[in-house]
Amino acid sequence: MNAALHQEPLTRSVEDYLKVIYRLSRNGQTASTSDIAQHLELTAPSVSGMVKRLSEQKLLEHVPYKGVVLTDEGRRVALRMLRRHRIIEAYLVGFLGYAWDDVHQEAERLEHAVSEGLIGRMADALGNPSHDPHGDPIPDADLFISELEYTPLCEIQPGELVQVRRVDTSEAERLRYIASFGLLPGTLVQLIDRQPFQGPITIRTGEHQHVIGHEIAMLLLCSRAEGRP
Amino acid sequence: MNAALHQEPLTRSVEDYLKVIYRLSRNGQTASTSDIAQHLELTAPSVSGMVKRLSEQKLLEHVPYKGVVLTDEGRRVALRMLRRHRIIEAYLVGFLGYAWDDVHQEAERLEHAVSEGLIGRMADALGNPSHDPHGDPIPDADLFISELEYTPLCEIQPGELVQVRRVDTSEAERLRYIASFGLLPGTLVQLIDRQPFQGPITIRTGEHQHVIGHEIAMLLLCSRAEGRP
DNA sequence: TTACAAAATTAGGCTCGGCTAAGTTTCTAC
DNA sequence: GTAGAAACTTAGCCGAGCCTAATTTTGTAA
Repeated sequence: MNAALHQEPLTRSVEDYLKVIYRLSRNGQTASTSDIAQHLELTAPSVSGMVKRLSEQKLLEHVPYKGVVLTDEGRRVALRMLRRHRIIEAYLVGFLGYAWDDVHQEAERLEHAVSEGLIGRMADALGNPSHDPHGDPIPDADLFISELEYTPLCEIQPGELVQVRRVDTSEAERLRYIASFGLLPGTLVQLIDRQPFQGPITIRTGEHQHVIGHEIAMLLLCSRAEGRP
Repeated sequence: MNAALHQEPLTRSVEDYLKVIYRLSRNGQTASTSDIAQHLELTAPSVSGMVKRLSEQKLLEHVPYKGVVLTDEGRRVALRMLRRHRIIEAYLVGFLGYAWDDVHQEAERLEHAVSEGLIGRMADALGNPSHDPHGDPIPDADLFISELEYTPLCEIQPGELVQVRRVDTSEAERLRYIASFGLLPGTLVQLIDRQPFQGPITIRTGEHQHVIGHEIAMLLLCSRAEGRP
């Protein structure tokens, strides 16, 4: 009721800042200037400047030398972008023949240009999905998002049977590599062996057995599964 | 082969200027500063400034106090935008349930954000159409466009049988009004009566007879038709 | 032809969102 | 506790793209 009052349209830059800050502070931490700068590929002074402006617009709160946290309004914007991004990704994969490793860039630009109405139509066409092709949860039209806690594959004990739920990267090369093992969200995986010191991890999916590195295993967020692989 | 060399990404503003200049100079005229300003809803000095920059970028040629004409490169950009805009409109109407009077705004923003690849996929999904929902020709992937000369309905003689080919407006209200008479591209229309001094025009489409004003009749671009209404 | 109006440009200023260089503050290690 | 490193902010600059006000050029009409 009171959220739609001040509607100066936000710039692409502002939307990108808020998205990154949301991601960095999701775990309850504050987001640091240098982290924001790194993720946006900007210099720290640029971030300092923008943070000041966003703080004046009441989109975030800034404690100098400490970090920033989004306000409710800022979080709302970030969640709107998240919803747009993920629905666009799902739509491109579902209706326009895109591969899951190929949608990120496209969505990254489109999310700033689509209207709320178009997002609604895409979501309807998809049957209002709760997750995008990478398993990331999609905020609903009221921006409610259900972030479940999953366990990275690299922390699963040998013998355990798990289901891949999310693949936590948007890098095309990694996504392609992961897809080449069939490790899409939904896949059942049994952990066979795990070497110490970030060592290789042996898994079984269906008939096949694979050895993957620690770095990749970190990206595969899993839940304990019932049933057989 | 040699067109893809200098690829500084163009800004949204630049793309909009080139689109408008293309439209204004399509008839072989030069585009005037004030016409450009009016169509972009900017002031004349703003246009003067941008024209200088575009001229330095070799996207157009400017004769001070006379007007501007696009270079081949500038025309290429404009045609690319035209293709994007019209394919997006066709896709929104064809696949996402948009009404033809409702797609312009959406396309106006999306055209700056879509990749060439996405446009190709949309075009493929549509079967590479030659015209958009308003009957406007869509440049093909090589940016070839076939602009046929049509006659506005207001210049048709009584008794003549014509076919509506293009509806030359993007204003939603006018489009809805025109659609309410069923005057979509493809419709056969017989001209019954035409009053002088920009007076009303009586037409018959199928069983129905309508009287429309001169202003609307100007927007209905027609070709002489064979067959019966 | 000349005077005035219309059109276009130049001058100068503003915001946004980047940058580098130069301080400040905070953290860490001894 | 203090020195140095790391993180952050401030100062000051820049270009894009808009603006208003002032000036110049062009077109027109007496």
